[in-house]
Amino acid sequence: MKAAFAPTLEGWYERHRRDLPWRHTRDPYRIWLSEVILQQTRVAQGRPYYERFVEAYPTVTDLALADERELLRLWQGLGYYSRARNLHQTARYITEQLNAEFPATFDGLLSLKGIGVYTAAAVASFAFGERVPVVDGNVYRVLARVFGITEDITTTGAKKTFAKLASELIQPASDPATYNQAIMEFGAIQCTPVSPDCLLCPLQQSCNAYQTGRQQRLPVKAKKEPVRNRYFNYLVLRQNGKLVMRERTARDIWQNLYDFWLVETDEPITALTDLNLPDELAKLVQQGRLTGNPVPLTQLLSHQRIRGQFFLVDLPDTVSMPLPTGFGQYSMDEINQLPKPVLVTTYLNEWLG
DNA sequence: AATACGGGGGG
DNA sequence: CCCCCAGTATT
Repeated sequence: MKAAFAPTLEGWYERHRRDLPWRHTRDPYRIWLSEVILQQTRVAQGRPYYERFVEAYPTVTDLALADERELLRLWQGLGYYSRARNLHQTARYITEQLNAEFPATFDGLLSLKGIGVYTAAAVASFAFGERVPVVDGNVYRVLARVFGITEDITTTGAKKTFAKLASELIQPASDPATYNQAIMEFGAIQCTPVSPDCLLCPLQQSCNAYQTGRQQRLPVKAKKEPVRNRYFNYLVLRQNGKLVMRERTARDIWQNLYDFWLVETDEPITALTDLNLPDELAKLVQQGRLTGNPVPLTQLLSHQRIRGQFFLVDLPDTVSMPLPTGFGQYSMDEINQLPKPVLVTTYLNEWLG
């Protein structure tokens, strides 16, 4: 299967490749320039920038001598402006320290500022013909699908898996540069992130994802939802050994589990009086007394960090309890039978067990 | 290992 | 409108 992979891809490339300006040169400067512009950027957006840059700075020395403000102005709208600054810095370094001569190897290129593994491989292969695989987002996607790799591509382990596979796949290629172009172009045009054109795909028969109907699911990518901090301030009302609890019904975490009266805040609070309680409840609390210090407990979810704080308030047996809707009084035996968030269970076990 | 860096395209 | 996009440097 691996032996048939590269020839098929290259055949496809021959028929479908787009005519792009940086594909007409082997000048490492222009290839480098195009690759940096194309980092995190779609071809349609980057192309006019490439043409303007080549026009304004035809050689690495021209770029080295460029006025930084003018360079940044040309870059305007592309984003990630450190790319432009690194471009400038590296152009000066090459001009001044390397006699305007580009390093001709992957390792030499990798040592330059703004050139990482992907760009070093691209320039080494496209400009110098080095047999080193490019591994960009397109390649992750194509390989994940064709070989049915389900590793999360954002992990270090997966990066090694893909790099190793890519390295094996490029070995039999008759022309490493064309192979690299082919697999990236294939990812960009045929094996697209959304609605890949599987019905007309030359790899259909050998594609693991297509054969198992998983092309929409691959590659696996962890969502990078930022961890949200939430502060759950719980009022734990106790009377006659019973606790006031309710079932969580909102469209939120812990649906259908039981917890206490909850006051959620965006920032930590320290005192019981910081809890914004409805009048009825506040009156009730006034008749009782806070037992011990508030108990802080944290629970880490995949995308939320819940910082719980439990305020235990004991009420005299004599006061009657007009409870808010949905709340009830539960004995410890009953509570044991209720489904509860780990955070609540931990609190109960450690402080009320 | 996690985070910051920008803007555009697509559903 | 929100979701997605995946290279490099820095912490």
